[in-house]
Amino acid sequence: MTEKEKPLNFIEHIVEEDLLQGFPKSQLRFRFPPEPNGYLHIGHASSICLNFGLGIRYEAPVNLRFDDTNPIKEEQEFVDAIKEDVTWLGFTWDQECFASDYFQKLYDWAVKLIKEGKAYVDSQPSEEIAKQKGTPTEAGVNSPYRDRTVGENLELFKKMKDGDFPEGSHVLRAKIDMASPNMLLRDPVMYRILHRAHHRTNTDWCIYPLYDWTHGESDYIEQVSHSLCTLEFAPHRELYDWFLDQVVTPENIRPKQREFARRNLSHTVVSKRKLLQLVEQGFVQGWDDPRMPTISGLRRKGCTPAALRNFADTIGIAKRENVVDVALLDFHMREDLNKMAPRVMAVLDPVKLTITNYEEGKEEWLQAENNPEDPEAGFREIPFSRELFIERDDFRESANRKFFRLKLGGEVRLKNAYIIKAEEVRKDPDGNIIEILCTYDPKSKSGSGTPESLRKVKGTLHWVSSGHAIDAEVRLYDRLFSDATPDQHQGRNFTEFINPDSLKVVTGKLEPGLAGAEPGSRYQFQRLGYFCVDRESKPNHLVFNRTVTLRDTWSKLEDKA
RNA sequence: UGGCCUAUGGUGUAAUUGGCAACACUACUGAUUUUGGUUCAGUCAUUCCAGGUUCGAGUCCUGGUAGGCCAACCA
Repeated sequence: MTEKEKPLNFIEHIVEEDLLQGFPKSQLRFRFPPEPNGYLHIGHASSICLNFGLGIRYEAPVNLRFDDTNPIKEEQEFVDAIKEDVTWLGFTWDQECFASDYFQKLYDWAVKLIKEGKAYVDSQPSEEIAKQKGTPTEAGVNSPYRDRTVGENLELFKKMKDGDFPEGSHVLRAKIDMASPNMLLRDPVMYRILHRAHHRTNTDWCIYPLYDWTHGESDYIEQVSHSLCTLEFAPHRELYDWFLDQVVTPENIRPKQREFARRNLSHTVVSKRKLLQLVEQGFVQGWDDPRMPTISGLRRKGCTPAALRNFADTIGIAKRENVVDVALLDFHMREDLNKMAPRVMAVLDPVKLTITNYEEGKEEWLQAENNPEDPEAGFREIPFSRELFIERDDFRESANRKFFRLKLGGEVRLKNAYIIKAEEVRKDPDGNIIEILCTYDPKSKSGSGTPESLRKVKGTLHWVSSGHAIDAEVRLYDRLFSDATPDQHQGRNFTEFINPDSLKVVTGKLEPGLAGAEPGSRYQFQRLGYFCVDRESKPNHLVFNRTVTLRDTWSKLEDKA
């Protein structure tokens, strides 16, 4: 909020220019206008950060407005979910508004348009109206009802409102220009008949205003100064302005629509239709599945609000098409989590390791730093004993010198504990390693200050004491799609690119202090990644979700070899 | 035979509005490190093309090219 040096995006340049032209800063007002017909996703997060970010920068109010003009799709459940998501992101709206609160006002204005000869009731079926629209290169033709008298229009519109007609029998249209090069100006429909209950107005209305007629007028009612939307609405601007022309008075603020490009994220899809398909066809387990790009999914995965905000801030806002690399989101998650997540040890693919020269039955509680990035985080105690688990990946019978981990005859440090040396392996009849036998250097205890403890060994491994470790279900999430742009391949369905390994569930061995971990809390499993406790987690059955792995230069080296 | 929008490293955004193409991520080097994490240092660009104006062009002009959006009683 204090970064004055950050360059302005093009929207901010527009605002600055308006201010320069004398627009009073105190009259600046923005809005975030979702339709409550589904869950918010990362694209919305960008828009939220844009609008609320503008509010913060210019100390201007930002309304949360629900664009609820289509009772067929909208539900209270979504209103609640959207409010939760915006709040979670850390923003506070000024007024909570609903387009449905303006139904009467909109109706009155429609009557005014009819009286001025600028709107008429059309009584043709929608297919007929569509046919008369023409094409982008050919003019449309006028409706036979276009010249109805004002009196007739007034009467019909009233009857539409009173419920005298069935759905589809009549619509109210603006009388603009059937030959306009902009298709949207060819007498756009303003109202349709819908005998449907609305989640807020119930059955008070049976005619519902359409987007174009509603949006600009709502901005005007709320005195929004800058109305920002995505690029596909650019052609709507001319109509937005036409509708505004009909009602604006000079003493009020005239809202200004400007368009920006929606942000696309690699390795995912964001269209509501496609997300719905993922849910309905069982590719994921719900709208808040941690693999979903929904805000609720990201939250459940363990993403932090700050990470999402910083991400939105970094990618900025512009007008060109884009596909933002999801690696950037990963970066911001790691950046935030690195500062705040307590370190713990967890072994997700355990193999038994026995320290043969460590006294049987003995246990030691060792000091472990909670977060090297945060000295305030302090220390905790973890149990050490003769029998441990380490990661199967961390041992090889033999390996070259690039392999910093444990190999036969080699030494390695156990994090916060001792230096050990692998002496021998035991295998099952199939040749699988079932136990690694080691010896330890009793004088090498971490933090003891002895010369032995100060010895440099190349590798440090995480571990847990097998007798003390607790089990947890650990859900290892990976990108949902193996392709960067799954929905941009001609003739191929995006579901073909689903990553079959997007979820792996394992039983991990965790240090015992994690027994009481609360849902939502986040940790770094050292050397593995960031994890958070899932909302389904119970004290007798812990569940962790992997938020993001640590950066891993070793696996890259391995891949190259 | 239309209207509108866009074009800057692998990715996303900048460029005091005509003055040394910058920042972040990724990738790759190297240093540090009791996390192969973190941190630090470094490497990676004929600004879509072709002309033009100018002492000077990513920015202005002309002409191309490529991509996106628009014909729902959805938003």
